[in-house]
Amino acid sequence: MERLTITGQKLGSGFYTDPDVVGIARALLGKILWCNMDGVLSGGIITETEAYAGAEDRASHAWGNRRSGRTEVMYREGGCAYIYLCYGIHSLFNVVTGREGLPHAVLIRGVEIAGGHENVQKRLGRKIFQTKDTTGPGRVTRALGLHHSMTGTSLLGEEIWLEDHGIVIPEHQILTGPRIGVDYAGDDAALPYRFRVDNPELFENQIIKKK
DNA sequence: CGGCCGATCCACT
DNA sequence: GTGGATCGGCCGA
Repeated sequence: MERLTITGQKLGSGFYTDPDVVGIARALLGKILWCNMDGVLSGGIITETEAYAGAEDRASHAWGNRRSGRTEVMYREGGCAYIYLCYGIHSLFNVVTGREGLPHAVLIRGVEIAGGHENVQKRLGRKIFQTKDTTGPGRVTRALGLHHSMTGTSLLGEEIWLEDHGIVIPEHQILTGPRIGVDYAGDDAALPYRFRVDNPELFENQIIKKK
C-alpha cells in the first residue's frame, strides 16, 4: 500500500482531454471519485475501469460516430459524465475524455468507499459494506448516489469530480484483460481495455478527506 | 410506433 | 449457472 497524501488535487481539464483513453483508464485507478449531489457527499477510490475508444471501437456506443440524444455527451470535450441506464435498472457511470468531437469514455466498474461512509450505508441499507458491495458498475452508482439523470454533469464542478490523492498502483498490481459483456463487438471484444487493481480489498475502510 | 435488446445484478438452485 | 427484473434508446416498418 502506498502512502496517502494529506490533501488531494482535483483533476483538471488537462487530465481529461488527453486523446489516449486507454492510458486514462489505467491512470484512473487509485483516483478518488466524489459525488456531492444535494449536499450529500460520498466518494470512492477507483479500482476498476474500462476504456471505450470512440468511433473506432465496436464496443462503444459511439462506434462509427453514431450520434443520438443519449450519446451526444460523449462527443463533448473530456471532463464530463456520461451516465446511462442499462438493462432498465442500472445507471452506469463513465468519464468522458478526449477533445471535443472525439467520443471517448471510461466506464467506472469498481470503487472502494473512502468518504461519506454513512451516506453509502443509508443507500445500501446495510451497516457494513465491503469490496463486493461496490464492485460492478451498477453497484458503484448505487453506492455513490450517481443516477443517469445526472448525465452531462461537468467533472470540473462541485457535484461530481475526481481527485488525485497520490495513490499509485504499482504496475504488477494492475490486472489487464478484455472488457465485460461486449461479445457483440467482434474482434474489438478481445481488446485489453479493462484494468483493475489486483487486491482492491486492501483499500477497504479507507478514509480520505476531500480537498 | 412497435418491438427488441443491452457496457447488469440478485436470488435462486 | 441460470433466469427474471425492467425501461430507454434505437431501428425498421
